[in-house]
Order: sequence, then C-alpha cells, then structure tokens
Amino acid sequence: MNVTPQRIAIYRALVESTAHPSPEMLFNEVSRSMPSLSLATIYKTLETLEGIGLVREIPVTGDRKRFDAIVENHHHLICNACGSVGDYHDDALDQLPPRRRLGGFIPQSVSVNISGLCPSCRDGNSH
Amino acid sequence: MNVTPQRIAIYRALVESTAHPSPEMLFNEVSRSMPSLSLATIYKTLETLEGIGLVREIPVTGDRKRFDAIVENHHHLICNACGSVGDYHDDALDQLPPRRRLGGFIPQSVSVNISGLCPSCRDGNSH
DNA sequence: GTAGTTGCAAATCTTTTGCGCGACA
DNA sequence: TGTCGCGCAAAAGATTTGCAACTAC
Repeated sequence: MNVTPQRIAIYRALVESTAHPSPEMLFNEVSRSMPSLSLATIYKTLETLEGIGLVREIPVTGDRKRFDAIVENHHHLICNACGSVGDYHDDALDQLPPRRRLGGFIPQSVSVNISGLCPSCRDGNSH
Repeated sequence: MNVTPQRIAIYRALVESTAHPSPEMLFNEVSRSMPSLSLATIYKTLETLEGIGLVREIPVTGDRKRFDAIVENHHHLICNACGSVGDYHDDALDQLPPRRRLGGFIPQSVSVNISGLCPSCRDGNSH
C-alpha cells in the first residue's frame, strides 16, 4: 500500500476533526489545501483506510455516512436537532461487552450512541 | 392522521419482523399481500410513523436505512459478516444514560450496538 | 365534501465504478 | 516498465418529490 499525499491529507483531516465528518465534509476540508482532489478519491481512500483499521464508519441515522479515525475506546453524542456528532468517553461503557448470554452471537465491539440535544441546539440556536 | 390499509400493513410488518427491515425489505414483504403498494409509500409511511413515535430508524453502518417498531428498551446485535440485526435485551444497558457530565449535552436516549458474528455466520454459513 | 394519502414517474442525492494518465519503485 | 493510485465522468442505488386520482373520515 502506497503512502500518497491524498491519503496523508485525508487521514490527517479525519484525525484532526472533531466533527466525525461525512465524505463530502472531508472533501470540502481537504480540497482547500489540495484543490485537485476528487470526491471519488475520498471514498476510495476511506475504504482503504477502513480496511487497514485506521478508520471506521460510525453507526448513525441519517443520509450520509460518517467516519472516525480510530483513536481509542470512545462513544458518541448525537444531536437530534442538527445531526452533529461529538465524542464521549466513559470507562464504564468501555467494559460493556456483556456478561449475559448472547444466544450464540460472538461480540467483537460495542458502540454506544447517546442521542439528545447538543449545547448549541439546546440554547435554541438555529442549526 | 388517517388510518389507511397501507399504514396498518406497514406498521404491522415492522412489528412482526425480527429483521429490522430496510424500506425495500418492507416493500417486498408487504407487497405480497398488497400488490399495488409502492416503495414511495413505504418511505412516506415510515417518516409519518417515525414522526408520531411508533417507529424509529436505527443507527447502523451500511447502505440502507433500517427500521424498528418501538416496543420497549432494547439494543442491537449487528453481524459484521451478513449485516443482520438482532435484538438484545439487558437491564443493565437500560440504565445507561450516564452519570458523568456531558458538557452541556442533554441526553434523551441511548442506543447500544454490539457488533460481531451472528450464529449463522460464526458457523461459516455463506451469508 | 374535504383534507389527507396513494401510486407513478421523474428528480435528487449519495456512493460506486470504469478507465486512461501519471507517479513511483 | 509494471503496478498502483488519481481524477474525471458515467453509472448505480437509495431516497425524495410533484402531482393527479382516490379514500378515510
């Protein structure tokens, strides 16, 4: 696997972002410093990075995929009003993979989404 | 809001299904007994039912939306191999909404996804 | 009778794919 | 010089929308 400027820039943007960006958000961000970048490259690169375990798609409702650089155990705060996704750390949640029987299902990872209102939307800011 | 045969059939199919169906899966199911049904009606009805709190979209990765009739507190087992979605009940998880500070975020609900291998895929069945 | 709903078809939007060119080993 | 990755444009899918006919109430 080659290390290319596009892959570096896309991965770096993902690491530095707190927004859990969609492919288009990443495209808008990275394009600024790399105007020739294409959206198709974003998609291909995300797939590649996901394949080697540097990146994951996060489970959210809504129209677009959202991605996260895999840094450590953490979960997500999802705003029901504006759709923003924030990080949430809690040691208790990291111990989740459950003691109870799962009927033959083999657990590999746990993802917790806490839905609600982000501070901005709570205060009545229009999106 | 009117009670129509389409709405009854779609909601009923969702309640009776354990598959957490996508709109197309619902369409395939309900069409069998209601051949005139259109996929657009599935989408419109799901949005309507979601609006009145009978149905929710569940947060999953992948290409299609998945829906759930809201019955009680429960969470989901998601197969990394075949994409199937099963239910998982655990009282401990129902108490989750966290004690820790959320930095101004107002929690309203919690969704837990346990990803792994379903019994069928564990045993090496090809999807 | 009227407002709300359906089914169809077209439109929109997101994501994927095919392919020729260029970069790098 | 062969392989891999990029950008472009087209394709594929999923979801949404506009609208005329129809139905629940």
